[in-house]
Amino acid sequence: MSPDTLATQIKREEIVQRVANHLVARGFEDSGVRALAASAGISDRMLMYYFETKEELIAQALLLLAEGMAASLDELVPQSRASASQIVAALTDNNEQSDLQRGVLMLWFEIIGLAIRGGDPYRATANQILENYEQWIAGKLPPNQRHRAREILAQIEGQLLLNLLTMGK
Amino acid sequence: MSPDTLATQIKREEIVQRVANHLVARGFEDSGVRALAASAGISDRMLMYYFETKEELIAQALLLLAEGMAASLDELVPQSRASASQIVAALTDNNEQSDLQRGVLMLWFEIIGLAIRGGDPYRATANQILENYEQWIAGKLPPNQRHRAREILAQIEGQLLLNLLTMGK
DNA sequence: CTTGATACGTAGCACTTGCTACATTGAACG
DNA sequence: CGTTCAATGTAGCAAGTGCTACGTATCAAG
Repeated sequence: MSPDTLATQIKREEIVQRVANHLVARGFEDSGVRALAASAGISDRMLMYYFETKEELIAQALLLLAEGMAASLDELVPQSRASASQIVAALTDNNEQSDLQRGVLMLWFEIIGLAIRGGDPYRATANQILENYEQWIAGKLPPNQRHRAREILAQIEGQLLLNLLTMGK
Repeated sequence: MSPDTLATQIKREEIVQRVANHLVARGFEDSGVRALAASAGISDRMLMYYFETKEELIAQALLLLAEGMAASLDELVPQSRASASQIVAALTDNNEQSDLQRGVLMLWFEIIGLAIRGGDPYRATANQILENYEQWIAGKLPPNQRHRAREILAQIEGQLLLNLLTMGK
């Protein structure tokens, strides 16, 4: 088990970042401890030195990605008041999507698949992300429309899902 | 490799049915060949006797479920003309959902998670189901509303997703 | 200079995965 | 009666899983 010095904490953060990148790029398939360790530039032995379990590592990587997603939302819809259809359009228009965004979205739906039967840490992460998302939408809407946040969120999720699945013919 | 007699074909169908039940009840986790064989009431050796690969077996089970789902749609919305919101409400109202329906839905979102990176046979199955679904919705709508089928489908998928994830607190 | 903690490598364990080689049974058919 | 072939059991393989035991190099503190 690794100690809790500043040095190891920094190392841990770096590993988490690289593992998050790996997950975005490759998803959960081919993400055994050995593959993750390779992407992090260390041996699998060291991976288990810095993290108690694979699950803990994954949980931290997902958390990091969730924060990143939340931050990027404000870039896509900078105005503080927007109509429902503006929000939906801004988040589902896939012409301008970067590889990174697509990767994160694909990972997102993989997480949902893993979360749906209750599997931790996926379920907790998924619910947290959804909650943040709904809050953010509610904040963008004019006050008398706030109750529609969940419905709009559903529309967005469904649209993204269809976009991703239908892509590549 | 198994022969193609009537007897073995019947046996195969029975196995596929039982495997489909297993998938609905337990999802893709804990669905290795040994677990599937146990649910089918035979040895894993026999599973591979009747089916060339696990993938082929899964593909057939998913196909069976897709047919079942398509059939049950007409039960939920029997009228041939319906408004968009009627359709959405009929398919997302979860107060009346049976365990079977919930199981199938959970499996559906698991399939999506597996399909999203292109994995066969999940991707093909997912797209086929979505296409049928969209057609079915278009058929229910009044002619001047048909172009909205995809949008409505997105709304339904998103709503179901949120329902399932938010359930159980 | 010793001690003790940190940091890291090598090797491997126990288990699960999809799949297979081989042997045997049983029934149908000439 | 003997041959053939479908049907099924026993045993196991090669690869991959998460994880660990054990040894060692490094380096700062006393």
